[in-house]
Amino acid sequence: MPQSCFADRLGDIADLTPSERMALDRLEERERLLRRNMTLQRENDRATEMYVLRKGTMMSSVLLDDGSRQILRFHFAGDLLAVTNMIYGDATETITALSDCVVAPFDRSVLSALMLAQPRIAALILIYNQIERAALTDRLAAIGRTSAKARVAATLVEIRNRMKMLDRSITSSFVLGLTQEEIGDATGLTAVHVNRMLRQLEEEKLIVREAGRVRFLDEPKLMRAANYIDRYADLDLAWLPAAA
Amino acid sequence: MPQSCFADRLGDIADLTPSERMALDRLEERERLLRRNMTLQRENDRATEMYVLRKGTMMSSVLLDDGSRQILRFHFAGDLLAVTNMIYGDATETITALSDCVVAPFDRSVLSALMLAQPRIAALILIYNQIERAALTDRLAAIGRTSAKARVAATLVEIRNRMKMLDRSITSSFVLGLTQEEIGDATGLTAVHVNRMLRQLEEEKLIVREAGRVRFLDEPKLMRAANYIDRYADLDLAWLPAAA
DNA sequence: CGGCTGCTTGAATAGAGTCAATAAACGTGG
DNA sequence: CCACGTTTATTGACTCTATTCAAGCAGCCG
Repeated sequence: MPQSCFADRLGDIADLTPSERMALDRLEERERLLRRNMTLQRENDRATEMYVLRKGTMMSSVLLDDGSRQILRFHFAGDLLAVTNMIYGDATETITALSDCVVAPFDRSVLSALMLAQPRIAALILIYNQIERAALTDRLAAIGRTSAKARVAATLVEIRNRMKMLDRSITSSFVLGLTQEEIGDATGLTAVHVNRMLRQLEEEKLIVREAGRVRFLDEPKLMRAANYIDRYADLDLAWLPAAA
Repeated sequence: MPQSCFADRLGDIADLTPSERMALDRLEERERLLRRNMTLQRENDRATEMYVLRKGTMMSSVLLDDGSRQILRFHFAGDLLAVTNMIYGDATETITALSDCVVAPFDRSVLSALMLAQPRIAALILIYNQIERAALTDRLAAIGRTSAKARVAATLVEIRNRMKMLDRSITSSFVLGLTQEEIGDATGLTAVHVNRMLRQLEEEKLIVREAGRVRFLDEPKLMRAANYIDRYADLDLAWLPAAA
């Protein structure tokens, strides 16, 4: 079994002791493969497992009763999935693979035992919760108060930034891996309008689209248009006690 | 000093030991009064304190660069405020009093020490994080994919439900305590349009407005119009270890 | 090769925003 | 307790952004 992806993620913000690493390995003892478009869990289904995403890109979404879909969040390697299963018996979100993926399932009791035995890990999990919370409120503000163009731009920037965190070789050109309908469901727009906004971003020479890839032509201007804040940056964790 | 509001809140979902209660009391040793419209912290200001809201109603919001505002969340007694200050040096949100309030400030180092010393409290905090996360994603979906009328209705229902949790005597009639502009900033609408939606809800006999109060006339129908899910209900916490 | 699925574009429509003017409620100081 | 100024609510007319509907096209996979 390769080393724990989640431990790598936590390692980004704090040094882990060997015993902490060993404890984290227990979350990723099993593996499950998912092909693109397969669902890991469906909203309202009974669910008591949680997952570490080891490889690939996924998304969480909800369906509304008029049939429309809202994408809540995109997930990348090292992310914890389905954390709300810890507190609800039924899944609150549908989780779907956007590419071929590998996930490591574990029961919620394993996580609770881990948190009680390793309080420093509990603190690190809380930290990631807060990063996610900030990212989520940014998206809330974007959908509530910014233009369609800004929302589409923000989605492009967010995906690129998160990919870049996992693979430093990615710079201004990358494979988006989303259909226009998926961008629409993430931004609260229709696929048709997403198409028009992408064209507009292209006409304004902020991006080019080339065979499934997106290239940022004028990154500073795009960032301004997107109004995007990287919540994984500028953490201030001086208070976190060092590894024992 | 009266007992800890935050301990009361955690006590809703788990029995606390005397030693846990004592540890929680340390968060609320100091008090600060706020009048309506006073701000507790401003976005981007340096901030290393967090707060327990002991009394009153508050809100978190962000300002966008075109001057518009998005309200992220309403806060009620027992809520932890400014939790993201734990991980960022600068405040991510502006926090404002919607009524006269009492808050208890504490330094983030106090919370981190508490979590490391009392892992079960860390778990309970994580649980509330997840409740908040679910509520936040509900709002994301509402703003992204539901009609103006549904969003306004959802805001009314949410406020009523949270007030009811603190005061069981509140039923179908309550003091909303929000201007139409505030409802608009929470739902991503203009104050003018909020006004029209309220009138429509009134014409459809779902609510009546009477001197600053709102009364629900047809709660089942309103709930359906609002598409609202109470994330404080239906928790499944069997895995949580009992008090030691 | 045929059948999807996803992309593109135009035309018409609808939902929410903007602007503006008035009325009502509230708060403060005299 | 009243007068005045400010904030909040209300309503109409008009505009604009994004949706809907529709049609055609391109690429991909079996």
